[in-house]
Amino acid sequence: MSISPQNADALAERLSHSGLRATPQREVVYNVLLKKRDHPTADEVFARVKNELPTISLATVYNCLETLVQCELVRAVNFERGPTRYCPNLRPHAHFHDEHTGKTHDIDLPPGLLEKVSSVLPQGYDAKSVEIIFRGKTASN
Amino acid sequence: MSISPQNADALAERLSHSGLRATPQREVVYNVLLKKRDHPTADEVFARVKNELPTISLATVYNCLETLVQCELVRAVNFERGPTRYCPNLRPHAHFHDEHTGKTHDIDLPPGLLEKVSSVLPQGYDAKSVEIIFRGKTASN
DNA sequence: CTTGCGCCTTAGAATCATTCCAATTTGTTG
DNA sequence: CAACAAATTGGAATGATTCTAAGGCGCAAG
Ligand SMILES: [Mn+2]
Ligand SMILES: [Mn+2]
Ligand SMILES: [Zn+2]
Ligand SMILES: [Zn+2]
Repeated sequence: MSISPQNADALAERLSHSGLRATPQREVVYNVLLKKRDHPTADEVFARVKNELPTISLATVYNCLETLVQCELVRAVNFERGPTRYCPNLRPHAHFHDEHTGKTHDIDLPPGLLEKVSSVLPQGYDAKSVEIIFRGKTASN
Repeated sequence: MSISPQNADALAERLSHSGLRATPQREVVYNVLLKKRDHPTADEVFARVKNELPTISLATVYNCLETLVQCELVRAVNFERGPTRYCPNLRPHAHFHDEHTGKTHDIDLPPGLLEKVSSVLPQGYDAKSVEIIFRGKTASN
C-alpha cells in the first residue's frame, strides 16, 4: 500500500522545492488523498492514515494537509460551514455538492471556461483563482 | 435610522408567508444588512444592531440571520474557514475576495452566465444553485 | 563518525464560531 | 383576560482548528 513512485517523486520534488522534507507522515497523508478522492475532512484523513501509521497525531495530519496545500498539491475546499475538505485533483474543475448524499463530486471543466467566467470581472479586478460550486441532486437519488 | 417602508414590507411579507413574525430584532438585523453591504459576520452584525437594540443577544442575531436565510432574503456565504458572512444582494452575482484587504465585493453577472456555466454539468447532475468565487487583488492596492 | 541545529511530530490546552438549552418574554387567539 | 405558541435571552456545550511546549530526527560542518 505504498505510494506509487511518480507520486512519491512529485511529492518529494515539490517539498524540497520549498525547502521542506519528505517525511513518512506527509507521504502517507498525500497517498491517502490520492487513493480515495472523496474530499475527506481532516478527521477522515486521520482515520485512514492511522491504518498505516497508527501513532500519527491529528495535529500532524493538519500540519501535513496545510503543507500539501502550500505546495499546491492539494486544494482545501470550503463550501459550507463545517470542516474543510481536501482535494488532490489538480485539473481545473468545479465541485458539485449533492444535498441528498452529502457527497462532493469533481466536475471537469472544458478549456477556456474559467477564462470566460473571469471575463465578467470589471476593470481593476485581477483574479488569481476562480472557484465554481454547484449544489443540487444527482440522478442516483 | 428605521427600515424603509418597502423593505419593511418585503420582510414582513416574506416572514408571514412562512408563518413567522416580523419582530423588531428581525427588522433591525435585516436593515443593518441592507444598509452596509460589506458581507459582515454575525459578530459584526451583532455590533451594528446593538446601536439600535442595545439588549439584543448574539444568539438572537444568529437566529434572525438564519431566519432571513430561510426566507431567501439573505444569502449565507462561506468561501474559507472562518465565520459565515451574510449578503442581502438577491441579484445573480459572484463574489470577489480581495486577498489584500480581506474585503468581499459583489460582481454582477450578465444574464445567462449561470446557465452557461451550468451547462458543463454531465447528464444526471441537477444543480439548484451555482456559486462563483474569485480570489485576487484589486487595482486599488 | 559525532555534534549542532533546525525541521517535524506529538499530546494536550486554548480558541473561536456556532449551536443548544432552559428560562423568560411577547404576541395572538379564543 | 387566559392560554398557548413563537421568539428572545444568557450561558453552557460543541466541534473544528490552531497554538504551545517538549522531544525526536536528519543532515551538514567539523
Ligand atoms: Mn477537517
Ligand atoms: Mn459569523
Ligand atoms: Zn475536487
Ligand atoms: Zn454578495
